[in-house]
Amino acid sequence: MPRRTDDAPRPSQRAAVLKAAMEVMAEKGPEKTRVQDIAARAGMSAGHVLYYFGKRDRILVDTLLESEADAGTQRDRRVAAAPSPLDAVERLVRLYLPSGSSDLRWKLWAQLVARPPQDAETLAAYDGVLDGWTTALADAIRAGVDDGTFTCRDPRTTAYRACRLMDGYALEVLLGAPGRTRAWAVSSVLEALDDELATRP
Amino acid sequence: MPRRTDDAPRPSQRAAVLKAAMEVMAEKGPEKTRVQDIAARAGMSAGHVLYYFGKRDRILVDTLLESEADAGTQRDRRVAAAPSPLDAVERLVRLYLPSGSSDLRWKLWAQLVARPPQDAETLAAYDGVLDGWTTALADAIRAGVDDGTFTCRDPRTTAYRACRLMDGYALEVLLGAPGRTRAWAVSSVLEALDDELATRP
DNA sequence: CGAAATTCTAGAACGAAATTCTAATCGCTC
DNA sequence: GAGCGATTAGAATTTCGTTCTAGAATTTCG
Repeated sequence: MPRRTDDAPRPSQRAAVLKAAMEVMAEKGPEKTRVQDIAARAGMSAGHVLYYFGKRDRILVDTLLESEADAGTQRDRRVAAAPSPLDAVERLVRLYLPSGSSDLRWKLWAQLVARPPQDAETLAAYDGVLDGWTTALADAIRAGVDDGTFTCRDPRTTAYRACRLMDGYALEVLLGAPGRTRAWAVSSVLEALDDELATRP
Repeated sequence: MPRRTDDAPRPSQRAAVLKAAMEVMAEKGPEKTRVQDIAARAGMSAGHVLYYFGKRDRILVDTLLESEADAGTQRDRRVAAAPSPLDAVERLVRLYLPSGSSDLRWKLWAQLVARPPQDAETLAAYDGVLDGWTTALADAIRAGVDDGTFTCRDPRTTAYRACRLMDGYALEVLLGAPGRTRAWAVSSVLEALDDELATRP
């Protein structure tokens, strides 16, 4: 019984499973989603889903990566269409932060931080995702500096820190304490960035 | 069969379980720790452990709270002994950040963010813990401002943001990508705080 | 003091889920 | 059209958390 580990001959069945996984997880949350649920949604058996992915965790990782790829595309599109660097930064913040305490992308991150896969390949993929956001934000900041809108000595570092700051706020939103809403996080982060980047007399 | 939900008549058996839990979890990580393991360490049956805690998640929460209580005590002691505000801040950063990718306190947080208990009591406890750190850091910053060491308009806000920034760095350390070590996190955060607080001509 | 109620405790039983195994079935190639 | 690897469903296995059962210990209070 061949159990595939590489993904060379993947017949897009894989993609179908991922789609199903994304749907179900969006509905009931990744932590409550059983392999069975995904299989049912994709119209196949649970054993068969595992035939493709090997273990449940792999489905989570791949779903996160897919979900981040989507988010990245959206991000690049929306940022490119921003009328100003200030707008671009604002859009980035809004796109980065979770939509609420049950945001799929962030809940997936939470799952994977709780049970981190240690293989180099996955870690590298994570790194790429994170880097995409940092770079996008750094570019926007740089544009604002050239523009005169912002003041910033080292856009890359500032962007990296801003992403970490957003991670922290995202955590709070995920935790779901009263008052720690998306709106609160967005405005807190924007305020912090304003303090950091504002050109003051 | 009475199943206790309140904790009024807890005969310190509870404390013994928590101690066992902390030990085992420190050894193999909270996510790999079975109720059975904790019971074995505490010299009792698995069913009996659940008799006290109701569900495994509760053990995690209580272990985290215990672990944070310890950390809080340590924190207040070490900060009180700091020779200067600058030192106090530095100590706080070192104490807050994870000791590595398998830091128990942080791994417990990761577990609980992945599967957040929604009862108000637990959320309130979390809030208290977080507030302890923010307050400690704010106090240190304030002392530094009075001192002339730091410049800061709003110490409380700065402290809060610094905690969120540290959360973000902590996440990276937990994820365990190469290079994202505790040492890296500590120096990155200290640098960020220096940029934020430094009194410049 | 002693009986009734309550609390503890171990261990078996149960249930839910992931993972693995078994046996077909399909879609090719030669 | 026989053969062979890739797919597939579904059953069996395993691992755990949780619940249940039956006593033992302890406390309460008449």
